[in-house]
Amino acid sequence: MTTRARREREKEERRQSILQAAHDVFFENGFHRATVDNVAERAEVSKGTVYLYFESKETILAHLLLETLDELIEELEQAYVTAESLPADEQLRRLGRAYLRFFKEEPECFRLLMAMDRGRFQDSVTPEIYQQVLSASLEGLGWVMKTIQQGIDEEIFRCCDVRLAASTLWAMLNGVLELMNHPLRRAMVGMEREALYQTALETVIQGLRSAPQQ
Amino acid sequence: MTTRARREREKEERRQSILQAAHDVFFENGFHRATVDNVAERAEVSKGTVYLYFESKETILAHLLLETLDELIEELEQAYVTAESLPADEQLRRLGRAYLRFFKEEPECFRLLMAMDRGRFQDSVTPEIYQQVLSASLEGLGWVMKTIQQGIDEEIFRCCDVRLAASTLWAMLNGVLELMNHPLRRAMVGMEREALYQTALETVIQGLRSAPQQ
DNA sequence: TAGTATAATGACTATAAGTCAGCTAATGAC
DNA sequence: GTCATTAGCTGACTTATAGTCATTATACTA
Repeated sequence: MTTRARREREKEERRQSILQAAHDVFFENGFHRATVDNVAERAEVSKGTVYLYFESKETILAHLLLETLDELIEELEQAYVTAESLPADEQLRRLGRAYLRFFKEEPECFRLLMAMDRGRFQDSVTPEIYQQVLSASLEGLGWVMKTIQQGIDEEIFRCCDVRLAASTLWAMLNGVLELMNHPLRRAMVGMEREALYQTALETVIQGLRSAPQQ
Repeated sequence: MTTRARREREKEERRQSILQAAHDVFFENGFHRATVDNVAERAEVSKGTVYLYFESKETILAHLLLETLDELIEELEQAYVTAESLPADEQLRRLGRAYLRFFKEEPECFRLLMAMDRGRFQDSVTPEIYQQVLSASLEGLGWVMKTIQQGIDEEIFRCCDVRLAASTLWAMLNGVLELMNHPLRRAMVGMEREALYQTALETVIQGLRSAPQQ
């Protein structure tokens, strides 16, 4: 029965085309300005069909972000693998720059990831997909942890808790990216985007090299 | 003509009572779940009256956040003045802890400040009030800059650009606070809130002590 | 070709922001 | 004290948009 298989494939194609339409619409005008009708129109289906494939506007976004996260994780893995023989601080620099490079392309995507992160969509999305987004970013964190561990082994870094250090680094870079993404505020602070990120990365790396206090 | 004055006062009182009601309603169930009808009901006025005093739901929030920011700036000033004679790194620690203390009370408030920061409300709020929020937080940044400058003068810190360093520190702490505010993600990372913040603060301070790279 | 199952539709409902024509009551001139 | 004026308040209404579901169309099978 080949029909079954074809149908399955067609269904998946439709799903993908809705996702693609959503990607365009969401990232063109921002998620909250985009309407599900817009998405339906772009995908050349009716609104009902959109809801046949996804349970809510937020769920569509969650799936988009999941795909993006997967790409990001790959990039991080790439960066890690390429830099594996370098000293850990340089490795960390590479990871950090890969992270920056990734989100410079689509700032809106970063913003939405952060928004989801903040739990803003927690009640309009199934726990499963929400979990998935969380564990995907945890996977990204894994590469940072690996690098920091290596730094500790090499006695380049002097922090006591790898997970703690990695989470902190990650969160701090997110904070800087957020500032960078805000044109008005950045103008007030009067900084170039790259300079801010660069400084943050170097400061944290230097911080990791030093002995922990407390 | 004493009537005029009294009227003015009454108007201001009503305005404040709407703000108070909005504070309660927004921070109880979260901004996006709260409705303007809820606010009106809580303030014991009609919805029309609310819109007589504020032009949009987001504007009410902006005014609330402005008041909060003013309090925060005072706290930071307090922390700065109290610690003025200490070495700059200890001063910075005090400032950082004051910042943490402030937002531990009302995480929802922090989240909303960040959301506004991100420009999510840019088109539902007059440029003036938006500007005000921005310059208020810039004022807070001032205390950090003062402290870092002092650290450079004392040769405790070795960064080249005060503004850059302060912005970075600020942004990074925001990133950590955001992570801390997310219960699910924090659970996955498996960290205590305080530990994360503490680590971030120490790491950055250590980073500032070290010579700049690049 | 008829019958069935699967997929798609769009008119409809629900909710919540924001508006405005009309109402109420305080004020002050006489 | 009375009444015209005005400032302030009201809530039914409009609009926008997420989400639903009875109906229709299409494709498959026998």
